[in-house]
Amino acid sequence: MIDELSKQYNPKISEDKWYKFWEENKLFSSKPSQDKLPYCIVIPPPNVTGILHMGHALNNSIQDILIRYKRMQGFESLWMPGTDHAGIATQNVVEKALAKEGLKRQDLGRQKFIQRVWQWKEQYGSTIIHQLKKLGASCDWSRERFTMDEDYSASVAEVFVALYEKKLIYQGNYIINWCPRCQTALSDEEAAHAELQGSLYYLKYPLKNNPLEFITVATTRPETMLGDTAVAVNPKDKRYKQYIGKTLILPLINRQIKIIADASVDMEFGTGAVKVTPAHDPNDYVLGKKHKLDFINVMAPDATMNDAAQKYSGLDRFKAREAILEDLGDLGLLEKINPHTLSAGHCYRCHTIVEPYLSKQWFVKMKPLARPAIEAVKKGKIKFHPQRWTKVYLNWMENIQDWCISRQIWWGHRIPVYYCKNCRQKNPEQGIIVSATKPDKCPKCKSADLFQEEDVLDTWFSSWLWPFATFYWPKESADLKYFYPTSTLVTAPEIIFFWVARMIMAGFEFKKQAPFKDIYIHGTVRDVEGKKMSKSLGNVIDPLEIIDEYGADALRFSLISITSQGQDVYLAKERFEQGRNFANKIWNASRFVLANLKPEEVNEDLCVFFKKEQLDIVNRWILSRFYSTLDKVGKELDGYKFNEAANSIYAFFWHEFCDWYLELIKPQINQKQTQVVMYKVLEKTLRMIHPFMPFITEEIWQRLPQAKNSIMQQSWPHLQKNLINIKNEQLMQTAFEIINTIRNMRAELDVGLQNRVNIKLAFSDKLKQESTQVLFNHIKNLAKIDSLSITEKYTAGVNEYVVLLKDMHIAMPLAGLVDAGAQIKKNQLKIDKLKSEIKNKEAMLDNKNFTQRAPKEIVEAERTKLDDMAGQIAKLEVIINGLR
RNA sequence: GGGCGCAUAGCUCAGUUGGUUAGAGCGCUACAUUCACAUUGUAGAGGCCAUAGGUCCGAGUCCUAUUGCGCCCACCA
Repeated sequence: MIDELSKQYNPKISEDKWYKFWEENKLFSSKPSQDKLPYCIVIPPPNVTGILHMGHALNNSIQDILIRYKRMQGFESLWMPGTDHAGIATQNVVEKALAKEGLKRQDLGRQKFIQRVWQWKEQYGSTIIHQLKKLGASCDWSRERFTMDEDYSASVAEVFVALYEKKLIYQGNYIINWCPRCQTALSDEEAAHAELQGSLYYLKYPLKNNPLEFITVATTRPETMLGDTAVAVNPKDKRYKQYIGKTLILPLINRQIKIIADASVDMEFGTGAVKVTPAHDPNDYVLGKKHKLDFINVMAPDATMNDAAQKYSGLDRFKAREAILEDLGDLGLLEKINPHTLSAGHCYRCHTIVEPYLSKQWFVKMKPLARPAIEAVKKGKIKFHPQRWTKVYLNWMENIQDWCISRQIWWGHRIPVYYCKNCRQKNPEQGIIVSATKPDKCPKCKSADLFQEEDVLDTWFSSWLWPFATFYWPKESADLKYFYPTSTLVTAPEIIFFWVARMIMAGFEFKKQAPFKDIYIHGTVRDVEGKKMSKSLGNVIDPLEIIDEYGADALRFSLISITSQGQDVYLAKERFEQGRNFANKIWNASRFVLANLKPEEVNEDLCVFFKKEQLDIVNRWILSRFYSTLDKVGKELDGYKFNEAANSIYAFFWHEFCDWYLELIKPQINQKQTQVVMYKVLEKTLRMIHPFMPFITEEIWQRLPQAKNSIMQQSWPHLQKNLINIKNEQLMQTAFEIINTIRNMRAELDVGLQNRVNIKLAFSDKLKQESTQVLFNHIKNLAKIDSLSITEKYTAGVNEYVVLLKDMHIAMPLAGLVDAGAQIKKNQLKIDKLKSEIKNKEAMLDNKNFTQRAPKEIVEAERTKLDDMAGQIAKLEVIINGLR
């Protein structure tokens, strides 16, 4: 069977097969268990519109590693999957599809449009789920949730009502970020600021009393001047003191506006006089409230000018800007235009420049919610990994602003607010009924003429409940009790504010407990030049293509091995070759072991076997190295150092198990002890690799003679510290150096294999004590030498070579085979270097500060190092003499 | 304007609380090749650890300043 295995690992044959096998055997499912501890991760729900990109691939690989690791460790391990309805994003996608039919959402009407979105969701919404499966994600798919599921929506409504009743939700007229294209309000986080090249326009406003005298104001958005209701100056500003309280004539509109004084005006900027447009600028809004100015809205929701803009009515905001500038120019009221870089908010979905816009919206009061969430992080109940994100989080939380949660779109959770027509006719501020379900009649006037709020909730208003709403909160289910609070959240830095912070707040508000204990923030995946990967830049590396070309295991392993501690990942496609090559190495090493395995020989428990059998040095060594690696990998995984864990595994498997161990045992492969150790180490290593590379490890696992079930059901290898032997490891390390030195020497001297070579080893005491005939044989074998002898002196006879330990790079061939002069010079340099180092070390060892403060092992190490160096000098001197 | 991060081999990056001779992958050079694997093996070259000070017996690692990048937040109209 083994012989049939191809020389190369073929992920295409394995991946879908084993994924199906796992799913069919329900190996991902998890439920409350009495004798196991829970370990739970909730997935950051990808948008239903999403397609898998490298960010997802990284994010979900990490989660899968954690989940599989914990599962093998014996935790009841649950990875809760699902998708997010992604209000604006999804609505945009469906609107685009409609546009192709020449339709707008208004043509369908609200109900039909929402039906269309659901249809779309049925058809395409699980794309990303299928892609996650390709990646190997071991989510419990039977629990898959969607933020618009019926009971999930019920949770959302519940939360709205609860917060409203606590007076933490209010409605009000404020300047919000308005996307004219999506025609909805956006939260501050959704309006990402970006620099753009604009101009600063200097406009002259004439005084009413003296039309020949002007106050010049500077603005970046001249079209808003139509809504100006004042000009403000700093009261300390001598230039304008005399004008305070006087009246200006607003050009084009001929409105009379006052000059007011306010300390918030920066005298340095522009002219020191600022036009005040309370309905179109957040600062001006504050000024307007403070000075009781009029609020004049000059724009329609689509950012065309409205009737208040008089002759400019109907023009788009930027067209209006041009027209106004032209008209002002004609009137001689445009003083100058200076280039000016400014930062403006852009809609995070369609990148349209957002307009600060006065409108009535719903808000959540955040300060009271933030308090326990700040506390929990400060007290370490919730930990960020890496730690530095703690500061970022706290900084935002301590300056938190109220959250605008209403959106003027159709796709989403409709706000559970009902209005009584009757009551509102009497008083527009009255007749508000907040209720999770539609009330029959107005509790006040008993009228049945009710209508629901048109707006829907911000997408994140449902996502922030994810850690418990997925368990059907507010029902107190057994699942919720068992799995909440969850264990770890794995996510990207850009959604700390959007999502992570708000989940923590919701957790404390509604569950009185933090939603998770650890937060692992990984880096952003960028291209080689450090740019964010995006479709428009065309620098995207598609994970599915990588899976197709290199395999999912290769993708996972490569991604993980370059993700250090939340640093951003600069990714080049070649990076995946490393993962593919590693998979292939695992494949071939396993193929070798299996081909040489006598299944009846390996039916032994390693511990029992180890006791009755005296293992030789090589077998002892690989066991020691395996357990050292296992220990290290475990610690690294527990500390969220995924790249280090991956690299530890890689180094062990490739450079120790394959490069040395499998080579060393070839002559003794039929030996009983070698059979047992070779098999056991491979088998345990596969288990250790499984969380990282699930498919290939399963494929090989299934071919092991003792294989039972799935590798997923195996336990994480038990750490046997008694088998770790550092001295043995060091000894072997020395042996490897000897072998390499000899090999190197042979190559340098161009000694053919048939030529007789005798090697004398000049040993340090340590090696002599521990050396065994077995080790000698290994050295002879691998270095292909005929005889090996020990000498105390550093001399060699004819046709013999001396290898000096602890100074491996000097091999001294006799009979003038190398340039003696160069060798002498080289060695003399080394002696000089060593001498100066010895001087330093001696000074150090004389210093009481060092000998008292430094750990004993280190002092000891320094001492032996000093001795070694002295010994080396002696050897080098002998060599130099020999060469002369 | 505030905050955070980064600067180590040609390239991309590791380097745990300061402590043996600063590492890996890729790339490069030479050699090897029926013996698990060319998606391979062995060896080699290549580092004033950004700069300048400081603390310490000892600094890539800690402190201060400087320079150059990157990111996040913020209402300079």
